[in-house]
Amino acid sequence: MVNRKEVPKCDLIHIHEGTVKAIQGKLPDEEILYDLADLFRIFSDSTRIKILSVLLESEMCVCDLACTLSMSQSAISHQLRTLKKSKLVKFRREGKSVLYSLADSHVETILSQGMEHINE
Amino acid sequence: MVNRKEVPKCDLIHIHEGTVKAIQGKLPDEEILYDLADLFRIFSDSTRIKILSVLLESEMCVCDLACTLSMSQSAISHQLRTLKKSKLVKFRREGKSVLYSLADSHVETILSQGMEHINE
DNA sequence: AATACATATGAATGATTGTTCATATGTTCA
DNA sequence: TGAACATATGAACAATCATTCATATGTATT
Repeated sequence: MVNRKEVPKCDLIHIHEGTVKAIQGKLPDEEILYDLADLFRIFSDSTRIKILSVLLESEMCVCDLACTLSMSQSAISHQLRTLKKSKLVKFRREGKSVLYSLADSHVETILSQGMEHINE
Repeated sequence: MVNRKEVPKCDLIHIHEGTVKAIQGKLPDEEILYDLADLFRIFSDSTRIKILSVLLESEMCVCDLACTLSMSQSAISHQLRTLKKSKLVKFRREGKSVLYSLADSHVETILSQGMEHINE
């Protein structure tokens, strides 16, 4: 019989408790896992994916992004705000326009790995 | 003045229309971008991220996953269903248990790229 | 066959989120 | 300074989704 004193939420334990604890010890901190989920949530919307795909090709202002994607300026701006918050895009002002571009190369890697997965 | 006949949804065009069209031509098909967003939506929930992180370490049955993550069997099972649908995990029966494991190596790459991004 | 164990699933609910609409902020040019 | 342009933002609404609860399905053991 397995000692279940220290893992009370599980009725049945196949691996022994030591193994459960070893794996729990190997897991990244819960906070990091939340941050990871938050990051991927940014990629989980098709509008944001489209914006990132466009920026992969070229720096662009809000209006042209809206134009290219046939969406409202407001919708694009709201999504750019989200992308800014998570540091996936950066921006610079140029006259009346604000030009957005990708913040770092992880975006490309993450997108291309996703592509590889769905192409299987 | 820029000819705006063919891109009617945009009031102002800074790049010329040809460039907009060139970029639109370079973008992956809209369907693929939707699939990409759908894939990343799977990674956007902390429960699923936790499950994937555990499976990165070891194949495991539903009950032990629930135990390791201190969550209900039902919640874990529902999420495994989602993960199965998107082919991120595979499974095999062994007696009464069903053992889950990662389906391919993209999961690890995607997770580690995400980690790199948030560690900057 | 009956019981206990392990997992799966349908319905319901609370919470989150993307878009729209209206409007505010910031910039340029006359 | 005023007008037009470009972007940002707050509130509201519709839609999506993760969990819970109850229960069904599938497997092993006696």
